[in-house]
Amino acid sequence: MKILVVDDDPRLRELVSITLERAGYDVVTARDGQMALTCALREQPALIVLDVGLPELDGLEVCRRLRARSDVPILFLTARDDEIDRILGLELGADDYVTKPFSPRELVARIKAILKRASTRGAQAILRHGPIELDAAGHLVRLEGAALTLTATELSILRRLMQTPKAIVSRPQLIDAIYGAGSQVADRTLDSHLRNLRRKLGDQGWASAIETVHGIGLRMGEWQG
Amino acid sequence: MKILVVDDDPRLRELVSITLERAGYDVVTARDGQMALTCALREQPALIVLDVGLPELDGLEVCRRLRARSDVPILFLTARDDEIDRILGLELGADDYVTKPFSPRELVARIKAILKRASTRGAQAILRHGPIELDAAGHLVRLEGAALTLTATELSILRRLMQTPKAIVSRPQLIDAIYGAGSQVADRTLDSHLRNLRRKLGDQGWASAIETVHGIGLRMGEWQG
DNA sequence: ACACGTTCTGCACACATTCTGCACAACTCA
DNA sequence: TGAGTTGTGCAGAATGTGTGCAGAACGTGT
Repeated sequence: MKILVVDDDPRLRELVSITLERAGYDVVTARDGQMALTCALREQPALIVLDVGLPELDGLEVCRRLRARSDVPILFLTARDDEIDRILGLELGADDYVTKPFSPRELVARIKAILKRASTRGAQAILRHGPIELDAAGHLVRLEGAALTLTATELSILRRLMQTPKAIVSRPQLIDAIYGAGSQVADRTLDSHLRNLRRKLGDQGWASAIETVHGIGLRMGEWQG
Repeated sequence: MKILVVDDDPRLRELVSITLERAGYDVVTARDGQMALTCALREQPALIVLDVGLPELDGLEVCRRLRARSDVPILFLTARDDEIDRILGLELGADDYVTKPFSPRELVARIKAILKRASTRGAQAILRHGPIELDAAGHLVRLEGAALTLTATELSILRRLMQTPKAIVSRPQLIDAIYGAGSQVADRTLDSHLRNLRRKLGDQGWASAIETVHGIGLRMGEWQG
């Protein structure tokens, strides 16, 4: 089980790493936000321990960007009480947080708890809609069994739509799901990605699986077996 | 918003009570497990703050018994690290826990977070009227199970009517519900949308679900099963 | 460090749907 | 019957969406 630890303080990285390794996890570390993002996407850790107070790209921002592409559980480390409000205030989908200083034992206990929750939740990691299968963990999409190569953005769109089959997702909602809440991206951009996504589905004749509902949003249509 | 605080230590009860009252909650307290159970059932608190280390009936046992009767959110207070393992180990449906000593600020932050979660979970967003189902969040309307595609305006009308089934809604009220109070829209416009809406329902034979009450307004009629 | 291919972004424009409300017909109630 | 209210056909206005295209940003391998 791989865990990514992100902190700018080398001593703390060391402390956490040793604690987690002793508890039987594989640990990889990153020292800043940018590195964390890259690493998270490449290593696909089962969980991320993320310091809030990083220089430049702070923990909250890292979380926001990650959430656009992944549902990986995140445990925040916070130094100050007032950071707690910010974590809880924003709806970032943090799974838990631990305040410094913390006991190694508590850290491990919380991580176990999160992973346990995640494993029961994630049992249903494969979304299905007619002939389209999406394995969120493996970034793998199959259409009538044949693997499909989607870009990261296309995958985000498809995942968001498949999460709520038949329900209409508004364009702002979709943009939030792709880029994180509060991002500013042109509507035409979304259209471009939609076009590419539809083309890839359409090559196999399923472009119409993604329906446009004029003035409201998009949805995975009722499936006609 | 009522919160039940359970702890055998009077000073801690006092501390937590004052903290929560200052944060705007109504607080009731209990000093042991038995009292907590009685109180929880009688007072119906929105949340319970529960010490794990109670004499006789301990917190975990109280939680277990409560869960049989209620889904009330529970926040555990734990004194020792090793209690954490027990909370997490058992699948008690605890919503969160805080280790002593804790800062009042953190306690309040966690409580807010739990209540927020609970409120979104409990929001029943699906309106039903005979064979018509309306899920506002997903812009999803079903008629006898089949998805119906409504425009934004049509959906607003239907939602307003379904919010108060059988009650008559005047045209000005409807227009306010669609466009916001104080808007200037012609009555004929509303009629146009009503026509379209009825046509979409009528395709399935349920146009008469929306009744006109001459000179007064419109309503979702008495449902004849 | 560099060049290359891929992906992302967003503009300009064409096209489609929806909104709005007029003129007039049909209806309701007294 | 007649005054007021509601329903319908229709069409221009307003708004939303799809497509071709091109430069920017990014990642990869040399």
